[in-house]
Amino acid sequence: MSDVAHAAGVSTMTVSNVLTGRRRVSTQTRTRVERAAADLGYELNLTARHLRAGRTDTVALAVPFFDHPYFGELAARLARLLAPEGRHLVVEQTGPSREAELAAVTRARWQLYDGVLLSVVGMTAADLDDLRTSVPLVLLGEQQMPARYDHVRMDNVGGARLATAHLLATGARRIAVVGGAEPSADAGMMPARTLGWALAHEDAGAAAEPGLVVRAPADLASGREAVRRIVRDGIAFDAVLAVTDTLAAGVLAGLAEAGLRVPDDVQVVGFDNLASSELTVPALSTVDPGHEHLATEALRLLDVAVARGPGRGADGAADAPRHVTAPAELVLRATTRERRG
Amino acid sequence: MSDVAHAAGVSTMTVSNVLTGRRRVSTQTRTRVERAAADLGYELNLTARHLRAGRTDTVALAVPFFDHPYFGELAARLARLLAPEGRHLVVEQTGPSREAELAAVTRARWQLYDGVLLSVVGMTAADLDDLRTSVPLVLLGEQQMPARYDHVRMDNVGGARLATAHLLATGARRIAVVGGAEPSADAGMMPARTLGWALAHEDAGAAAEPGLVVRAPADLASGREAVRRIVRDGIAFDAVLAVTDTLAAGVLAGLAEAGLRVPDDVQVVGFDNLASSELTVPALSTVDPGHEHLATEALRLLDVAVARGPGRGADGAADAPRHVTAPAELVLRATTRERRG
DNA sequence: GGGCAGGAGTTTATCGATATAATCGCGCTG
DNA sequence: CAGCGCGATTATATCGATAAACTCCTGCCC
Repeated sequence: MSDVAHAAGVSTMTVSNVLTGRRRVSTQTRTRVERAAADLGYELNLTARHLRAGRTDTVALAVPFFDHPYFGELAARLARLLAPEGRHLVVEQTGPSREAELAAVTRARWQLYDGVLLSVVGMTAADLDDLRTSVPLVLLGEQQMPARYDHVRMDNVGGARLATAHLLATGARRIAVVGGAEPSADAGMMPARTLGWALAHEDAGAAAEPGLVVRAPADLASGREAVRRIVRDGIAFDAVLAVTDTLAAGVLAGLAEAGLRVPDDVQVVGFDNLASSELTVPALSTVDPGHEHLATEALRLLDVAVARGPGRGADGAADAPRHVTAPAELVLRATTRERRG
Repeated sequence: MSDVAHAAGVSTMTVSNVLTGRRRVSTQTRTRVERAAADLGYELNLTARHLRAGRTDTVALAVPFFDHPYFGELAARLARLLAPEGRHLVVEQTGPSREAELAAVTRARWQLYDGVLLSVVGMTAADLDDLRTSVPLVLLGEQQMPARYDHVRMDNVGGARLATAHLLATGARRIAVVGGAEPSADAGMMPARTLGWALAHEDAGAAAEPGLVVRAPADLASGREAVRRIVRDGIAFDAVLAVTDTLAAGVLAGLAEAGLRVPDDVQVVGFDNLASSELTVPALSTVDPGHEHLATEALRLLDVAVARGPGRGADGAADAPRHVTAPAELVLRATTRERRG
């Protein structure tokens, strides 16, 4: 910067003022400085600016996996919201296991950003309780989180309940939950969605049979595998609630393999409303967890946290953290039948 | 840091030495310092370190879209390769249009990283020619790039040729190219893959009919739309080469909609070998563009560029840039028939 | 003409860590 | 016992930008 200043015959401070536009500079010197900067191919050093000014105009999204479409879509949505304000999003990976996630979270890397949106999957509330960081933090969580963080969550229970209710209303009687778990409101995404399934049965006065809860890791191959298992075990079912769209895609593959027609023999509903779910065969009915709402709210909370300054994230003296739940919505496509009556 | 130093009764330099382990420190002082740091909840400031030491142990991957599975998978692969060395990957989005991509590229943001892997899509060689940056840069490109950059590319022409050859060998006679374009080796991904299609026909002494080149943007909905269009226009075809797996997924949906059986009536081959392609119905045959090879080579080139120091990226004095082409490979699944004989 | 307002530009200190050179002890040797 | 070597520790300068205070100057009002 001093080179540019020298070339333009001014002080570095003036160069800084020209480049950031923070203070008035006469048109004359401004053009001189701009010319000098262009001639020298000068580029502002963002690291130095960050150190001095404390601002990076960059928000990080920390996700457990890079290669899950859900996170890609989330990142794209956030980037689209930040771009008009001249801010940037970078995506970091926390790690595929709970241990890795924990290790990543402990890292000091987050100081590099104005704020961090942490998408939590494997970590428990207890893990997060230990977490100390001075960086403004907003959790994007599936589950219940320690109260002292700002937190935006999707309505897992409500969404699954909605979907299951629709299946029941269309005549389904034996609804398998692929990716299910022990029903619980605050033990993670799978238990929560399973709870929604159970509650919908209760609402309808129907029995939620535990034998229809099919455990499966949330990846592509498992959905197909789960169907194979149900069929092999001779368990009767006329509908599937897949706890993620990814699992649902596998389920559709498995059903096709087994010669079962969708939605005539078996109805299927997913959860997440991924972009790709519109193009499964048949097009997947699914639960939209309020993506847009979730993204805007997360950024709004983060902005507030950033505005009230860093270093207050962890200590009790900070303002009361906000908790927001995005409303889930049912998206009906071709893997479900029409509601009767 | 000086707080910690004070608490431990040593100088800041000693604290630094303890924390980085760069120099010997007596066990006694080391434990004192570690205790003090822990007590105060001290965290090293990476921004300051970066400014002084010039190293961040962070590599950026800049992609045009966050929400395309191809990039997610690429990021995951790179992160997996970097993790064991204690280095980090962050993903940035350059932008959805050529203009946005160009603007992002011009930004000074890249100084924040030790090096940048730039995944180029919309930009032309001419755009890149203007690009000045002092940061070590490796291009991950579909197409021909200015020679002065290190560059890892996939074999678009060869891969499409391979796939088309297989279709011809299994008896296909009218192979539509969905996402096709004017054949050309250096005008982008679509023209290159279309060229491979044309060359395979030439190899087999068959005619590559221009009427079978179906233009389509590379998104999910377009594949289905393309099939609708071909069918509506009454164009005869017995196979589809989709230039991306994403398009292929749409094509499968379109074929199902049209009542055409795969692979009996129409064979389909994609390109990219996305993880999700294994689970289409039927499972997609596709071209693997040498993902793993591509990722390792890109990092190897970047490491060399980083090692020979920054600031040499753009000027002619640097070592000769390397260009690597990853070998494409055909992955046969259920959307193609067996080769005859 | 004195004084004051305010625009344009400069000086100085600082953000937090680290490379480098200097310093301090202390044991050992000729 | 002077002097040397060497490991441990410290003082200082520095990375590059910017906030804040300060100087200078012009114009204008009373």
